[in-house]
Amino acid sequence: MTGIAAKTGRPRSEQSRTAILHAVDDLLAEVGYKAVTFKGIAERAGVSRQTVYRWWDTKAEILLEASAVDARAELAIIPTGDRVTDLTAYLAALTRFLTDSDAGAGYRALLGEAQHDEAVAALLHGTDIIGDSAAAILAVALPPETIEGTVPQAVAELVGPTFFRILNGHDPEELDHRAATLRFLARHNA
Amino acid sequence: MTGIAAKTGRPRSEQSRTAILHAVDDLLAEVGYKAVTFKGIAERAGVSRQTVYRWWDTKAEILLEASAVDARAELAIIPTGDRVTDLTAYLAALTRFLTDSDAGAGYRALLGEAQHDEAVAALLHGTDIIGDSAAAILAVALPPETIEGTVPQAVAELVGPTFFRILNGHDPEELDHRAATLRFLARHNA
Amino acid sequence: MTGIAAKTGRPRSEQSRTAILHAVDDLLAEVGYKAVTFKGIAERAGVSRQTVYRWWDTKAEILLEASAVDARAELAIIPTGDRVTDLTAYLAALTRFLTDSDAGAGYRALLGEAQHDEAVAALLHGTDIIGDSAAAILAVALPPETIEGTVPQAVAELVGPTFFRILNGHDPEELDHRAATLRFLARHNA
Amino acid sequence: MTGIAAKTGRPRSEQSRTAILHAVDDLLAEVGYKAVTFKGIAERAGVSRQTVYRWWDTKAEILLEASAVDARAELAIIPTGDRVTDLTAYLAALTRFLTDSDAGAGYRALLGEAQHDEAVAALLHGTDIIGDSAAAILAVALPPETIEGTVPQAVAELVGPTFFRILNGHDPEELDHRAATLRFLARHNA
DNA sequence: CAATAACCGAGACGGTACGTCACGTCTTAGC
DNA sequence: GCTAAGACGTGACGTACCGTCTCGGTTATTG
Repeated sequence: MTGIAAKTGRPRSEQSRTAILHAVDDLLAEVGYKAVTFKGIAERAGVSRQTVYRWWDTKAEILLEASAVDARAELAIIPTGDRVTDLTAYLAALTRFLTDSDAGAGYRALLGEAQHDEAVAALLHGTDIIGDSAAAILAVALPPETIEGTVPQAVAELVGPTFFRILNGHDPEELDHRAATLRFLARHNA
Repeated sequence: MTGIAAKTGRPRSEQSRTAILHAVDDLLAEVGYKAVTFKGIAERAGVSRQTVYRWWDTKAEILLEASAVDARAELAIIPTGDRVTDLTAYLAALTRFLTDSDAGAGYRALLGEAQHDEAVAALLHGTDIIGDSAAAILAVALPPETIEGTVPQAVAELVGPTFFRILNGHDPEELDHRAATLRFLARHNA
Repeated sequence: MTGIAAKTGRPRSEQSRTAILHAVDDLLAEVGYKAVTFKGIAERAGVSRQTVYRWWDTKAEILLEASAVDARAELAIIPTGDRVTDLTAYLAALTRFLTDSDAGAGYRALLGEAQHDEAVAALLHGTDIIGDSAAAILAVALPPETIEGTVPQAVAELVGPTFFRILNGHDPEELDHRAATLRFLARHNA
Repeated sequence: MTGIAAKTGRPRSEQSRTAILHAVDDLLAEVGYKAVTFKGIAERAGVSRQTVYRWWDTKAEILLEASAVDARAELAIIPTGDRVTDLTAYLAALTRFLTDSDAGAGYRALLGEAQHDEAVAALLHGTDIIGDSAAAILAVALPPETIEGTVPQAVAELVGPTFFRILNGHDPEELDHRAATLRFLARHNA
């Protein structure tokens, strides 16, 4: 768990904090998740290793803090009022997020770690970035009664196919987001 | 890449090979993927470290070799001829595989690594255990013309929702495989 | 070359340093030079391997640091004023040093390595333990003008015969240090 | 100890034997004693490692066999009848042997190993290349009665100073073999 | 306005796994 | 029965990062 600021004494250096978060972002993009180490982060940020350890327990926590804001922004769609357009745009945004974005790379790394690291899984629990964003777009795109009581299910059916194909290494170019949207709506509309 | 047996000299020890694969299986279940090391595998298998390095370059390769056979077996459904029954059984098997099975834990660990390790991603490319098993059950459950030309898509729509929910840590108890099957068929049947 | 203490950060542990030097001494006497390894030194000293590597590059450097002080002490003769007595005592001390002493075993091992290891030769260059001690005793035993300008030569003629016989495995019991001293003086006296 | 040829079966390959000895010579000159390994010798000689192990127990034995003949040749002086000339020539040959010659490098490496390896010391015992050659030249250069009963001593006084200086890394250019010869003779002549 | 308390950098510490190398032994097939 | 080939167990190599610790030095708040 992240360290807690004391009430007295020298205050935490905001400069060090942001330097560390930026260093993690940079390192993730440059050398990949596996090569992101506490040692490397500290050196890149121009900060002592102890300072990193003082405020974060795992590199997953740093990575989450470093990429969560960007991730939410990239998955937020401005609704147009047309459900086909909105859902199609969302699936396109999701695909870009998972394949091209730095924040998405962080998310995939964390999700990957969570598959075999209970601590990371616990950290991610209640931080369902994709699920939250999908629920948000569904709430404006569909009439409330349509998915009442089955939001997790509807979310899974919306994003699941895309999610599965990308995580299994399929070519994202092959995805037809509009067709997927229409098939999704075919079930929940009429 | 895995070493290649020479035509001359002392032949490879089959005993060592199976001891290593079993050791990986055991260690994965006992200490988790992160704590599986070449050193640990060798000691557990009663084999020299060099012998492990000689035949495999990464622990991902060993794990894949150790769990692929079991994985395929666990995802193979004996068709009854009733498509609802068969697809429902498949989704149940997939859920068990991903949540309870040792082979499934290996698969999830590999898939997780693949998200941030290009080498593992390459290794898994063309080894789509879930996709292959889903395609197989679809081939016997649906009339060929129904999914002609859209097999990857149909596969993704069948397994994607379940896959997404489990990998994101949702409770597998909440999944209703029969309902999911009916919704899937609703699109491809009539 | 030996590491250099930094001006900042945690200071070097003197306890570790002396533990390492003693461990080398002990190991050299117990298992011999060839079996002295960084790993063994670290374990014997109760120190991490990295700590040994941090401060020394080769085991020759550790050995030199561990035995140089003892070596000088064992080869230092307190002059009596009688040149025959002093030089005879020196040759006896040299013989004991080369055959019985732990420090002498270290010296012989280093000299041996220097014959086929350029790095060790360079390390020993300017650390002529025998030559220095011989020059010191000659300086007090002979009138300065006698060996003026030919010190290295005189040193070599004093210690060379003994040195040659011992390094070639001859029995040190056969050596007559008094007779050797008299023959040496016969040339430089009258 | 070297292996012993059997009376029956396939005879030992002379081709392999000489290939190994030449490989040792070459490797010693190219990469130095420390880097001479059984593995390296076998690969260089185009021979299996087992073949090397079958016939020699240690690399010291191979090296000795490979360089002893050359060593003796390089230290053999053709006497002219003039003792000053002969002994001076011998000391010059000894210096060249110890500093420039391949065989001499082998000798120095073996002598070095013998200082901290009992097995090598035992191997060299009774193979006193320098001592034998020095005794030979003394036998023809001095009247027999001069050194009667004190050959080892005379040998040590002849070669010891030169031996000491070279093994301790002194510059061989500084040696004046003629002057050393004259000082040596001054004691044993008149 | 000092004392205190927590921060910060630097870097050494004991660990542990890494991937490589050479060791000496063994087990094949071929000559 | 020698030979080439090469796998085997063993163990040291030198490196990297782990998480902890001990320094000297730097800010803020508090008495």
